[in-house]
Amino acid sequence: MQSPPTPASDTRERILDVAEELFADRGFNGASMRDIAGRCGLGQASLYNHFEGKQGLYEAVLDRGVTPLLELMQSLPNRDQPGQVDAMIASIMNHLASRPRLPRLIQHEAMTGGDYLIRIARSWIHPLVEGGVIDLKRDVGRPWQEDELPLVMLAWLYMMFGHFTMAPLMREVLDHDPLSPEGLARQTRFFQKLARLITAGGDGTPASTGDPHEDQ
Amino acid sequence: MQSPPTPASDTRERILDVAEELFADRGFNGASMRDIAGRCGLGQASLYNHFEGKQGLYEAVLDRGVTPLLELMQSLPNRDQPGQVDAMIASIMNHLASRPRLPRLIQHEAMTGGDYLIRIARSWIHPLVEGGVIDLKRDVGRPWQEDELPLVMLAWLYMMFGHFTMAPLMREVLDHDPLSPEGLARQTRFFQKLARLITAGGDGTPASTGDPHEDQ
Amino acid sequence: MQSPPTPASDTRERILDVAEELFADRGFNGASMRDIAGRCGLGQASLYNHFEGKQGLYEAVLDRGVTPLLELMQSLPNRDQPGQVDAMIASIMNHLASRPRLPRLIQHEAMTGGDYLIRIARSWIHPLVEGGVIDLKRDVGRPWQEDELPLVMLAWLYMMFGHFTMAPLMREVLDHDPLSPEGLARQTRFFQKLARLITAGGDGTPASTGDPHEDQ
Amino acid sequence: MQSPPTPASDTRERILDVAEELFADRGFNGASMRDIAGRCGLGQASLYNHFEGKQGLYEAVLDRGVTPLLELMQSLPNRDQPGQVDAMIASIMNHLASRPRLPRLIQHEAMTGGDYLIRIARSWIHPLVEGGVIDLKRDVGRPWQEDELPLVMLAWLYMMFGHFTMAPLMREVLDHDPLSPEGLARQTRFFQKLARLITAGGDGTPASTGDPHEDQ
DNA sequence: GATGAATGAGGATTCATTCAT
DNA sequence: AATGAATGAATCCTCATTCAT
Repeated sequence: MQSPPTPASDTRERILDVAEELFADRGFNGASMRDIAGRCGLGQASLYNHFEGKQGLYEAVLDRGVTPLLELMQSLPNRDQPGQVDAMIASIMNHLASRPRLPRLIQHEAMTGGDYLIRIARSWIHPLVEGGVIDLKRDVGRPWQEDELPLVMLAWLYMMFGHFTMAPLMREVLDHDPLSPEGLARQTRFFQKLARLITAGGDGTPASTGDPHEDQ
Repeated sequence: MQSPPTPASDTRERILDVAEELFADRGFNGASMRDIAGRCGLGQASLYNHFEGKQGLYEAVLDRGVTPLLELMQSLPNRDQPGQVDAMIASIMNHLASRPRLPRLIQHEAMTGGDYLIRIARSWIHPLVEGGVIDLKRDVGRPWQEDELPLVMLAWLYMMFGHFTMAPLMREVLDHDPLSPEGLARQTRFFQKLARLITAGGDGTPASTGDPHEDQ
Repeated sequence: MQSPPTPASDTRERILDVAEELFADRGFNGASMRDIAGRCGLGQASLYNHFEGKQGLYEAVLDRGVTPLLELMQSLPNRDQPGQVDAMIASIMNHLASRPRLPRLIQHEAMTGGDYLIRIARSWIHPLVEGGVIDLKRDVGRPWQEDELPLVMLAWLYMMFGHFTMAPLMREVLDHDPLSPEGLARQTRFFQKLARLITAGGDGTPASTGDPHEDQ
Repeated sequence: MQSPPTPASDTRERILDVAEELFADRGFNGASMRDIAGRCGLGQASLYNHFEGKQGLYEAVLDRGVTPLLELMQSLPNRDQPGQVDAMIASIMNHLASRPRLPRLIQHEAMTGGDYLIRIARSWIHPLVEGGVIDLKRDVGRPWQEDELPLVMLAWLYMMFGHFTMAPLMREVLDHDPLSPEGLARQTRFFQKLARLITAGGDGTPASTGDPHEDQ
């Protein structure tokens, strides 16, 4: 297709892109190696020059998506300024906006009890949820008791992921696209307002750096 | 409902049970007619005596699960008592607790942009979200403006569904089962407390009938 | 193909026949399920209604061939009459003549160190060779010491098998077919004469029931 | 033979070694170019710098093995001394012992009716068996009539080959390795003793140069 | 209503081979 | 001489479905 025969590991990235899309849209079982290869302009057999097999490709896709997300979430609590929560929310939303299929990938895997997530989630969800990673006690803690904080964190996770995982349905059902720039900005603002309520007597005044695109 | 439980529809129900489990666990493409038949103690061919085919069986499973959920949600706003929100939350949680695979079924379908959900969601999500079905304006409305109410509703939907759809993963990762009676009761109490915060300056006092099992 | 749709497990036997032929001719890896199905007048998928897979079919073919051979060899020493050895040789040769592909099957398996043979050979070769099954001590023993008897037995095994396994080559190279009735009769007579030499001072006089076709 | 062992033909020889092993272990169809290349520490494509293709490599392996065997067998009858048979047996056994996979290669090919062997066997087996190559009439002939001599020769071929082709199985089943130095020496002694019986009323006294390692 | 058997289509993967580098 | 990448064909096997019994 291209005049210069694709500069080496470019193909690998192209495969990952296509696979990410199909795995997110149809799940592991619904995406076929034939379709993935076809959309890459490759023969099926060529995929095996770059990945060990379907499972290997799948895990490579997950790795490429999950690793940056993990790094982002681990880097978050370092921001110890006022407006921390607003910035965190914007940061996460922007990250997911730039990889809008990632939540679907993770959700697929989570629902099937896939081994991959279980393997890495122990080092991800557990600290996140148990309060070790994000020290919300000062900001969030007032209305919540210590043992409720994991539920707060999961609720945030579910809300944010839900916005992305349900987007294909909502796009059809509502009169706007949740993943359009406007939809994302609106949702980010909503989450920031919500955060003020959840973390106690907020009043709805935006704190500081909540611009939905500052972080990408 | 029937006085003598016909063996005929008994088989049908057994198939639906098994299919619901497998479709929820593995999605439409990951569940095979062979596995479904096998777990029913039937030959593959027998499934076709009860359903039109895989798609038909799938939609029957969805129908059986979605219809009562819709009815429940449409019946909710009729409860116009104080403590309405607590009771609504308990009611929904109890319903889902009795059909814990239903959120996974719906989520699978929502993520793949399946036609089925789109078809029925127009009559479900739309009113729910647009404020026609649940008149939250009085209870919920104070901190929220009219056009934010859909986002509030969806946030609730995502949080509640998330608790069930993520359960297979969290069961492995956390140190408790989110779908155990204790896990569900805890989560229900959490949601009720959260509702008080979201719907304005609640103080955490349980309003009235929040028992997680009253409705089942 | 047939007007009456093949009486049940007739198909299974037909598959075994075809598979035996192809496995013997080409080995496990050289025989394809497609070819087997094709020669049966079946689609590939149909084979899996009767056998677990290629390996299962292969082992069924081996079982069907090896079991009667084992039974024959275990029944041999019961013949405790004069002319025992001649009759034994004729008996084995006739058995193999009726299943001329069996030695090739076994030889293929033996050369690849296949698990199947190793599994069953422990109960077959070992006693045969260690003198437990066939008590040749009286007949054969004179020129041979006790610890040489296993080698005698194996030599017989190799000679007899060789006649059948090398037949496809020899048929092309020699001017007669080793597996034709005449070829088999001639070979049987040769083996009987040879036996008299090996078991000591025979003179070549045929002892008794050496007719190559009496046993089949 | 070459003074500086060219790295070029070194690679070629290494490929031949590996291919011989895999072809012998698994047959032509069971050995893959990938495995051969892998065990050589080469990429698949590199094999094609040295051989025309799989078939070419296969025939090169056969050639390298069969040619010396043919030469050995043609050189045998020149030894016209007493004890000729003992020496011949030791010579053949020693040759095969130094290339223990050769009989398996030949047997694979013989059983599948491969063209290669048929092509060369006409000039090999035929004379061998028809008495042209090895003039056994004087030594062997006494108890055997002229037209039985081919069968005698083939019996020897089958016994000797069998010892090597069945070794992978027997190694697992018996309590010793037929191809170990002791196993080979024992088998050679056995064959020599057997020869004395077959060629008429021998008494077991070793004639002359039967040392199993003199020839290698 | 239940099912064994059959099947065309499609599943993932491996095959031997080629070619530009 | 070596190879990474590509590939069409073929591998074994599973899929959902049908149909006669």
